[in-house]
Amino acid sequence: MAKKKYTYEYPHPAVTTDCVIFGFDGKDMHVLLIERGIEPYKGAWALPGGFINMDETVEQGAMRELREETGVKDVFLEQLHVFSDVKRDPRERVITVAFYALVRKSDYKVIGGDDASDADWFKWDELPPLAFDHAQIIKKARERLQERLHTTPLAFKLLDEKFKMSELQRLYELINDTQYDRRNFNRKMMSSGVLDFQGLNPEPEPNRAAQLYSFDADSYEKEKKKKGGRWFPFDL
Amino acid sequence: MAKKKYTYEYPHPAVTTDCVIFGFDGKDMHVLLIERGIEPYKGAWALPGGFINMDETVEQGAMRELREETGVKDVFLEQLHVFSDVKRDPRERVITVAFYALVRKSDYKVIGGDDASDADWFKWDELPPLAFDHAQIIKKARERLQERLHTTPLAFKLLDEKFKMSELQRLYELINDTQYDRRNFNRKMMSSGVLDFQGLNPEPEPNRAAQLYSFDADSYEKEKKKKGGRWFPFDL
DNA sequence: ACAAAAGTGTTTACTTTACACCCATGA
DNA sequence: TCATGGGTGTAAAGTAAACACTTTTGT
Repeated sequence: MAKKKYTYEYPHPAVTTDCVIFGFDGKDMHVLLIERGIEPYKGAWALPGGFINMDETVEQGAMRELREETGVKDVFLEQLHVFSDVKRDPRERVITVAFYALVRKSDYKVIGGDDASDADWFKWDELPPLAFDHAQIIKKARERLQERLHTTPLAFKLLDEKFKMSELQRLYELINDTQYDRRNFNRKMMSSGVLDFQGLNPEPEPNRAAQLYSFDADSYEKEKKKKGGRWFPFDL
Repeated sequence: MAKKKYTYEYPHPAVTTDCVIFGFDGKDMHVLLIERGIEPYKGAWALPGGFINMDETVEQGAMRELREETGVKDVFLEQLHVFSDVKRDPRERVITVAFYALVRKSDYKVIGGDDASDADWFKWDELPPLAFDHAQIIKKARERLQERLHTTPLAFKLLDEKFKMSELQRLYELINDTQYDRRNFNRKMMSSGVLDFQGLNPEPEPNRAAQLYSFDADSYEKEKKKKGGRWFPFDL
């Protein structure tokens, strides 16, 4: 054991970050978990995360741990909530700043890093038992995702560059746990003016080829400004 | 100076809470600030807050500091954001968990506690120079307040038990920085079904007596359930 | 041929917006 | 009597919701 050498006048908690990484594959929503290589909860699945360094913000710490443990980088990352139950970690007083991140799952088919013994995607309704209070953190992240979907074009961070309208609809239905009429959904999305047509899907499929679209961030910003900064094109 | 006696194997940041307390008096929105009695920023105005104890959550710490420094208690308190710039406090590495709170300003006309040399309300557009990054925290709190107003019946935490429709409208206009038509606003609020009529305002005024209303939390919960858990009656 | 997913319009109901005059009270 | 804030309705425009048949392609 290393020598204890950092001393303070008053007790300080340890501060960690944890990341709920959502990935969508066109069909199901997944969460990226790592298998813990050390005690406590050795062998259990957990959210990627770890202790912050003294020369980085919590955002920087979260991104660093994410990269180290799962190889995920350059993603949309947003603060979720601070979890600070006094006994949430059996080792010492640990306060965690939870984040959530949105990635294109297809970008991270191969995953794993140096700290974690293993990392893998799990369907968000078929999660294994989780270490610490991580189940609670994921629950909160799902709620937040739903809230934010109404006010921000989050969905496109989860989809590939070009996507089918049916994938976008599926995503909205998953996150909001509801169903939409295909024709109404399509019309509403198109009327927002932020989707660019990208031609027919060249992939052969056992049915009619779907039209592909991409999200136009510039048009989105323009439209948002036009409507006075508050615009909810995705409130379905 | 007390002896430094808390020792850790790795460096730990200090963790504080800070509270943005909004108070509405029927006319203007205010923020509650304390005058710092100690260095750094001695004599400057700051948000109430302080270091957390090892046996309390950040929520408990925030409520404790609030009570100690301003006498404010039993209020709606919600996590806002973690501010963790490496140099945000000149003394040592301090990470702060910011909260915002909503109170009826009339409940806290007299304020002040033991830690702070003074505490006072300031109109939110006429704030004095602030300690640390507290101006930034207040900015974020205002944004959050605006976002949440659309999805939660926050407004009623700021109003007295019985309120005039014009006060409610004024509050919405302040928070959203916009103007509404009196008749349309009135109709929309009433159609939500969560306002109880409470008779005419008995206070003598130099004009026609206004009708008073109260917020009916039970009806709100019922209506919310009826509409499938997602209902935005206050999205104006 | 059939199974599977995709494309496409219209009608009706509801919601939102714009807009102006009279009323009650205290000074 | 006047200044101030409060009460109230309607018409037009826009948005949302409900609804079904045809097309394409691979097996």
